[in-house]
Amino acid sequence: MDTSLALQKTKKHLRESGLKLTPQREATLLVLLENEKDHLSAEEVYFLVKKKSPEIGLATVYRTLEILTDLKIVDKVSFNDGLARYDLRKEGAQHFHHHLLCLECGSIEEVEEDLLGSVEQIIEDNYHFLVKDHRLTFHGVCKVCQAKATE
Amino acid sequence: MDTSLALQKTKKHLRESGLKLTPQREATLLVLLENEKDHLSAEEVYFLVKKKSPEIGLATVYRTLEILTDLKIVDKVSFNDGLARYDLRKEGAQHFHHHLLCLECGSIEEVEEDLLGSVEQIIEDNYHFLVKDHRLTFHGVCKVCQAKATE
DNA sequence: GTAATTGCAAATTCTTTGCACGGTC
DNA sequence: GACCGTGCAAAGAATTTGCAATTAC
Repeated sequence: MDTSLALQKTKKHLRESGLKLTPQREATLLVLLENEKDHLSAEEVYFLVKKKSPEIGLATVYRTLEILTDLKIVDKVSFNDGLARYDLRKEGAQHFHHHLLCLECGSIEEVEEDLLGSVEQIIEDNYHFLVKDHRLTFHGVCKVCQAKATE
Repeated sequence: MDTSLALQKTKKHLRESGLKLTPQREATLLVLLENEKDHLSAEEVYFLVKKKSPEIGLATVYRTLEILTDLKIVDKVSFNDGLARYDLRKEGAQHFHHHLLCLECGSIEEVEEDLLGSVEQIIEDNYHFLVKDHRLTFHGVCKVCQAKATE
């Protein structure tokens, strides 16, 4: 939400890794903040950043997104459509949020609730696997498309 | 497990869609059955099929895997390494199984337990989303790598 | 027989890399 | 001035497509 706060935090984060907050990186982060609810591909980020900074190159966007992923500021996700999408990590979220992918219209809804606490416990207990993160996507039919189907 | 039964079922399945069971398709399916526990990429399937039928082309493997995915005989999954992997659907399984991806060694373990029943109920109730399938992968450290770390 | 299928090579799509130039402390 | 970062163009990797020849049913 607080854009300038997010920028400050990222700047600090970058510095700690010996990196700079360049205008290109700032513009990219702003685009991600402004489109928090979307799941933009690298190319989509590129086009949006280009509106602010027309001189930016696609390679820079890729490089920036990789850095932001390493810093765990964004998460790289893939919905089986063969291209990577980038999703801003919610401030202070303990766990990565989940997604509802509609098979009819392709929309993606986010689910912020944790829901997996007890499941992770089972995984750690029964499989002796140390859980660090997760990716959970439900495939199905969204509210809107269900309504359409019964028309 | 029962290979010839699986072949018969697939043949019927193909016929119902007006498709043929060619030697190439049979060889591809056999490779998937023989490597049920792996998560082969298209290229890996191609090399394994080539051992049986050296004349097969990579494009045919891609086309076959797409058909098998459409018929829901295999599931196409992606573990953020930028290439698609194909996972045989367990006979009679109500739900797609889950995965444990080790961030240290890259190994993938399968979890057959359902675990998501109550979570799906919450999604349907609270989000009015009709769940058809899911993809759940835990990222973390496997048993073996944990042991290595404490050496 | 005929519509489906194949192998090959070329084309596409997404992403990464090499490199010379520009900016920063 | 060393080093990081950039844009561009070329390279690379994964996947798809066009097409003439072949095959399953």
